[in-house]
Amino acid sequence: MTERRPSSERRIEILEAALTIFVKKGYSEARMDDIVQEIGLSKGALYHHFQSKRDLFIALIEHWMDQFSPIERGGLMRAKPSREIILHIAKFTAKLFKRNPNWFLVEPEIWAFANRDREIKEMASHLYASVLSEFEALIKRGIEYGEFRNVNEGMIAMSIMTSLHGMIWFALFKPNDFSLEEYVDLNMELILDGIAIQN
Amino acid sequence: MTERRPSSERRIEILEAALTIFVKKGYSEARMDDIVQEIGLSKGALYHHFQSKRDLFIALIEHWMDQFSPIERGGLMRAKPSREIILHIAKFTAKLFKRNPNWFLVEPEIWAFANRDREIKEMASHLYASVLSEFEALIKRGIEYGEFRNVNEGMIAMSIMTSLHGMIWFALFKPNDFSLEEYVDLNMELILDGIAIQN
DNA sequence: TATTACATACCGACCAGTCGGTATGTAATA
DNA sequence: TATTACATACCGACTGGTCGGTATGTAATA
Repeated sequence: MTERRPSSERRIEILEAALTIFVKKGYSEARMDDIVQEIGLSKGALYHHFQSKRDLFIALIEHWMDQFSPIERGGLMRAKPSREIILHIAKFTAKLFKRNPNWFLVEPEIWAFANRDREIKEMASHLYASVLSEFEALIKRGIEYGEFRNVNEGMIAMSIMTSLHGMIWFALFKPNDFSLEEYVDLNMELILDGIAIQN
Repeated sequence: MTERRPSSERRIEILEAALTIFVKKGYSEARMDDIVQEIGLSKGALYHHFQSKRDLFIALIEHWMDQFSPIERGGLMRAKPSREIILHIAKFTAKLFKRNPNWFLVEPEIWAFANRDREIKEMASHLYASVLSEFEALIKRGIEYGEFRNVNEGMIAMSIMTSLHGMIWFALFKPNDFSLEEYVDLNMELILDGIAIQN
């Protein structure tokens, strides 16, 4: 028997194993037994903590969303120009990605699932909407402070997000000519210079 | 019994049904019976034309790649500036997308599959490499003709491709604030203006 | 009449989820 | 400080439905 652990800890341990397996094999090909084996636990134990495979996946998404929300922006928001804040977020995201690519590599899996599951689609939509609105606010702020041209902030926000999503493609098909950091930097600068007031 | 058809026609019909089903349910959740039912055929017939589910998926990718290669660039390449050619390709891609989003919505499915299947990964890599090199050539040409700044053409090519991939996210989570065309236009202009020689 | 295009009935591996049970805590009561 | 009572964490053999794939037969076509 494995050592006992409080549910709160064990759940997280399972979620992390699930992330690994879901990324490696994809949701449908992932076996509950694979996940359990990853941490030397039993199937019974897994079903003690999670009701079903889908339930586990939903919990994983929630766990995953938690990882991104506290992208420390507290002190940042004050004095600095929007440009720098956005750049900082982008760099920070790239760093997160480097540290644990799996958090990003599940995304296509979530998309695929969202495509056939209302609840999960709504969860994802919700997350993306909040990310978008955060960028929107930053751009709006930049416009008001005479930093950016009078652009459509919603669309620029989407451009930023799509660029960051490009990292996923990057991780999947690793072009070896250049680095992830270069890619992120260049893309952000293209966007930010593009909407900056010329002088 | 369904009317008989020459294999070449029937194969395509099956591939199109498969595309619909694979997009709707995802590869793993898609049932061979679903595909067959879609066109009122029998399972035996399907297995007469394709050896296995995986084989069908590979054939689908090949069929899918054929849809994109002949993006009529014949006459275009001659006189016009690279900027216009790239814009044209982008607009054309957006048009293709509008006509049949499914061709794009399979992409995440292909990525997911590529992640656990060497052969499919190589197919996809090959396709993306050729798309990238096409854009690269256009940008290089633009640089040589004094149209663009001396940028890293490989990276810009990737930016362009990622932007176009953004359409997929767009289709999945349809933001209703603005149109696909606007999104593509804006993104392309950001990139192209960003690398243009200022004057 | 040989071949191709299809239909139908069937097989069996596979796997999410179940369930009877055990082991380890913990806290109230005697 | 035992003892009882209950709760939580965990085990793993088992099952029932599912679904990719096959075997076999038949009608159309060349």
